[in-house]
Amino acid sequence: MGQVIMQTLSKQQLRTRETQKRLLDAADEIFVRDGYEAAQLDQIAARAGRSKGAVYTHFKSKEDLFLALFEHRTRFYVERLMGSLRSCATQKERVEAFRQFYVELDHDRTWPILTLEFKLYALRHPESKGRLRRAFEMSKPPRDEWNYEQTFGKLTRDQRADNDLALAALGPIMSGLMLESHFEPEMLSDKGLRRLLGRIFDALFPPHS
Amino acid sequence: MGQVIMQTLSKQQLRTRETQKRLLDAADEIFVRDGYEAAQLDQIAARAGRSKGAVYTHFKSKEDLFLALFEHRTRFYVERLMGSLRSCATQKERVEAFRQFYVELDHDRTWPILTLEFKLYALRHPESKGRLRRAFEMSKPPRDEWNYEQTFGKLTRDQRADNDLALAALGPIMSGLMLESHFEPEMLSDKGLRRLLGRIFDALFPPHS
Amino acid sequence: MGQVIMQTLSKQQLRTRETQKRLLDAADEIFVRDGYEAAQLDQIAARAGRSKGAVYTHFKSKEDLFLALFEHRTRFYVERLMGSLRSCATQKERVEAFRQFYVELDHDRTWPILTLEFKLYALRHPESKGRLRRAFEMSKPPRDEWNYEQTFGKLTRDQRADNDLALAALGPIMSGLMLESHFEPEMLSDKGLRRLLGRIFDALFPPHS
Amino acid sequence: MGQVIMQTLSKQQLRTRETQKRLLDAADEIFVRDGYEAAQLDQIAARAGRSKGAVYTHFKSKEDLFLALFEHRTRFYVERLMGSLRSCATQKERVEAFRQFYVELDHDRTWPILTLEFKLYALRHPESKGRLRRAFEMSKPPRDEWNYEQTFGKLTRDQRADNDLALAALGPIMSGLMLESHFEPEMLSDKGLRRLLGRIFDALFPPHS
DNA sequence: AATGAATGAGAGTTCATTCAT
DNA sequence: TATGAATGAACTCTCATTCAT
Repeated sequence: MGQVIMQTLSKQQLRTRETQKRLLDAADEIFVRDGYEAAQLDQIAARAGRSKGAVYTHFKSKEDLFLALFEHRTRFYVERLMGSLRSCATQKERVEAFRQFYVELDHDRTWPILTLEFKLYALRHPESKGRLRRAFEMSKPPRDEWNYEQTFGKLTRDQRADNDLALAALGPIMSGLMLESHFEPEMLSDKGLRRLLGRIFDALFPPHS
Repeated sequence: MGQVIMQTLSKQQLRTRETQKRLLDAADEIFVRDGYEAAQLDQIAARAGRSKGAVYTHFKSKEDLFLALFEHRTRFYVERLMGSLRSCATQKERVEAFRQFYVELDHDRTWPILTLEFKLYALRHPESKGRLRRAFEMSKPPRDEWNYEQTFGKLTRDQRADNDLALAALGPIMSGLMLESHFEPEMLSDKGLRRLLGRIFDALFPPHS
Repeated sequence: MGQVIMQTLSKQQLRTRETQKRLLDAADEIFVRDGYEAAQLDQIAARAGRSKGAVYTHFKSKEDLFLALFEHRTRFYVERLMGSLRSCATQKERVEAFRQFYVELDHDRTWPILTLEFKLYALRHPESKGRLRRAFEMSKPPRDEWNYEQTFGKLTRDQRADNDLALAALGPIMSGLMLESHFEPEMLSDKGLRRLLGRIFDALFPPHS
Repeated sequence: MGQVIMQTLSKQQLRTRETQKRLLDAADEIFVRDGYEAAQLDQIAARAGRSKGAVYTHFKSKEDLFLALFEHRTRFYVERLMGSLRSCATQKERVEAFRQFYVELDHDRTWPILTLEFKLYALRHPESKGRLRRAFEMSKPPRDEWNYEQTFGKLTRDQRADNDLALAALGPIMSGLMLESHFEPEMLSDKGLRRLLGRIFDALFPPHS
């Protein structure tokens, strides 16, 4: 009988999870395509194969869905990067993996735009500061997860400050460039972008012995 | 009497210009503060000391006001940069002036954000492609206005390609960083930003003999 | 085993009754607090310690719950009054008991408000006239239950008409005053109300020899 | 030219007034017919021959329209009563006019119901207490407007307290009875109501020498 | 040129009701 | 019997746009 109950529960739970996943995926598409304000819950629900009302079973509001999406995606990317770093043996490999991560972001051209959208949203909605701040923190993995020294080498205090600065700058630069690439598709092609990022990366993370 | 008429007309024209200027300034503030979609014509008009209807005397629609604003500001910034370059004697001075231009953008934190807003808008409104494309072109001064060779030195074809790439990337990088600076105010302080931009600038525009 | 089954059934029946009672009590609270339209089945269920769906196991709809509540409470009050009258020996006692009944209503300030709510509902939902009419009839005990003559004395036809009129008016007057007492709490205090009701009662039911 | 301007203004103002009057009248009908919650702005606007949006040009919200309606009607009825009292010479006439006022309320069966609706609303919306309280005060004309002594005669302190109590009770009683009359149309006919009100009035306002 | 009342097409949100479990 | 995810119709409120003045 315990089984029956568990099965019952998990069928419900499965449906719940499925719906949430569909909603988040649909939200991703629509928010990126139209922007937060112009995005219509209607269309998100439709794309998820659910009704408008279903959104409200899982999220408190449009804003809540938007923020939940940000948190979800942030968690995903951070875990991906950290996982990739963990699997590296040498410092050289680690830096290379790190570099790869950014360069490969252009396969998912969605994320940098969504990031812009979130930050513009945050800028304009100080009421939600708390939750947004928490999400931003989440996107910056703590020192020990980085294995800071093993990744970037032994740094003087000044070098370390510069390194942190560069770390904070990389994502935003990526977002800016990704957006621009839509308007300069020849110049900022995949290849162009990669080349550019390479140069910037090298300038920001010079090899320290 | 001809004079009287002319005076009358020019009084009207003055008023027209005055109103347009006020509306553009107000639009700048509000569009940056709230974003295109959330910005309300009402508030723009109010801030300009006019009523909602007045907007429609001078602009065809919300979009028209937005695009006119972009064109106006673009013209302003391009002229400022070109003027500054023209007044330079040596190549060194020219590069330095160019660098100054970007570094000083952070005095007007409004423009990089507005730029982002425009590009996101453009991304999402392919209908208006024509006018937007023209505005983007306007933001890229033609070769001869740059005095290309005198500014960047004699370049090989590859170097020139890299230089053009860097030229296209600078603004977007600036926008990304400026937006981020709102969330990392200590790290991306004015000083931090300038330092960072310096390093990036040097990497993208290495001195060519 | 028959016994076991019976016990099982009656356990279910007990649960059913328990749930219905809880739902009715919760409905009473919420409908009075918020009014029919603004009352939410959600909150009624929650207050009853059940979930929204449970309401539909016991009642056909929101309206059904509302009307069932009215019927239930009407039955309760009529029985209370009739019981109280039955236990009286003399006419004087009967009139006094009758008077007490109304005066004591202000202990349960809920019922007069619910009554208003029902009548306003009835006014606005002629579709449900049939059931509502039946409920109203239920609230007017038949002549023989009143022991009319023993309660009000021997009346001429005109006096009897006046008495019936007064009988019909008492409840509504009570409701109106009870509602008002929320806005004139000092003037229409318990004491004030009782005094007022006393005067009105005496005017409407003058002692007939 | 002053004239031209005045004419211009007043044409606008005329339209404004006209619209407000239409909206208030329509609101009166619909709020009474359906109750506050069930009333639809849609239908109010339609009945006023305006669009939904027009409501919001003149009133901040549904609640605002509702409260404005209450204030407007209250002012109207109080002025009517006061005016009628002012035109009376003797005390007898004054009391008679006062009595008439209540008895005649049943010509406008709308007002007592609206009053109920307002009070139920007030009960349930303590947030709006301030404005509602002010409206209720407005409905109780100050002593000197009543010409208290000339209307009710010279009263001892106790008599005066009773008189005030009766004054506060009259409206609510009226509302209760008017609502009930919809369900007992034969008994609480116009004639029955008038007869009943007469008896209650005499009981509450006994002639003081 | 400027006003602001009016329009009207939605937008997000709510909630009674249904139904698979 | 009871749950709660899902539906979908309906509602209030918003706001770019129009137009008489």
